[in-house]
Amino acid sequence: MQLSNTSQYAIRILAYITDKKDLGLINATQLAEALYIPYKFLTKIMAELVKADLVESIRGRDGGYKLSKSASEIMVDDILNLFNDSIKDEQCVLGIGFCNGLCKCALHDQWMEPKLLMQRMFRESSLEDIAGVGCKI
Amino acid sequence: MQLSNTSQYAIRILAYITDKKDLGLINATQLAEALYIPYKFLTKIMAELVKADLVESIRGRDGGYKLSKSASEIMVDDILNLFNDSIKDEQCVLGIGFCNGLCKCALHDQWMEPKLLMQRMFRESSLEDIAGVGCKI
DNA sequence: TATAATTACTACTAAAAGGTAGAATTAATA
DNA sequence: TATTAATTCTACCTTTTAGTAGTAATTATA
Ligand code: SF4
Ligand code: SF4
Repeated sequence: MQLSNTSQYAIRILAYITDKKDLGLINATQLAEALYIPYKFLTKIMAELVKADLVESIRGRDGGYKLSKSASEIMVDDILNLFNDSIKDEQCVLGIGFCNGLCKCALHDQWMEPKLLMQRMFRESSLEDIAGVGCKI
Repeated sequence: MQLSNTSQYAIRILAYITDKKDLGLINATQLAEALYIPYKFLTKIMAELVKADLVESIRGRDGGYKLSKSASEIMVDDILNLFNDSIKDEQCVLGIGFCNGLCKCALHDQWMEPKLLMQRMFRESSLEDIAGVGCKI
């Protein structure tokens, strides 16, 4: 019952980039060291973020990464979507998901609320929101 | 962001056994067919449930499974604990978990509520509660 | 133009989760 | 006692996730 390692890394990476965005480009070495993410694994994730156009990369010497759009336009859920970790409306605690209202288990109604709260948390929190507050992780 | 396949199976299995408990023992073949769980995988899970003393098994011809205690005494969270799927208090969305109150990210407070609701749902729902209501999955 | 610092690409390895196969064990009953 | 229907055990296979290695491509600058 938690996000994949990759999604967690990606969120932390983007939050960190957002936080440092006024200092210019930030490179993979800096990210890996600051966030304690294995360098090689991080560069792999970065390539996906670039491909998904959340991040822009500048190659070559003095290169690095920066956000490809404003931090307020990138939602946490956009990141989760990349790694198939977004919570779908029909997702069910027991992996069924298609029981209708007349025929539901006792977890059904109890699951609606936390699910909705998490969906909202991910969909309505932008990088702008999560960076710059508290510790940078 | 969902329970492991194994945990989902285990919950459904136990709910089904609870639901049918007055009809006597139920065997692996019946469970596998009713719940669309691969037979061989199911028997592996059953062995774990027996070892954890949630289920009692009777071997040999006419054998099968039954709950080892009253359905109201087995909580969904007991099942999740077996498969390391229970939600710990310190669990954090970003896999950190040790940030203190002074230094927290913007997801921290938003995460508290769904986490608590899920913990409660799992800890306070017994097999008695989830079986016998609505469809049997 | 050579060098150094950077990202991108390809391919592999390791660990965990999910699933399968077959034989051993147990017990009812014909 | 032989048969049959059940669980248990051991070992393996497959898929997914996590992580690593090496090299190619790119670019600033000395
Ligand atoms: S009733 Fe239960 S099993 Fe069916 S979709 Fe709702 S939560 Fe899932
Ligand atoms: S502040 Fe954020 S990263 Fe730290 S424990 Fe809370 S949710 Fe996790």
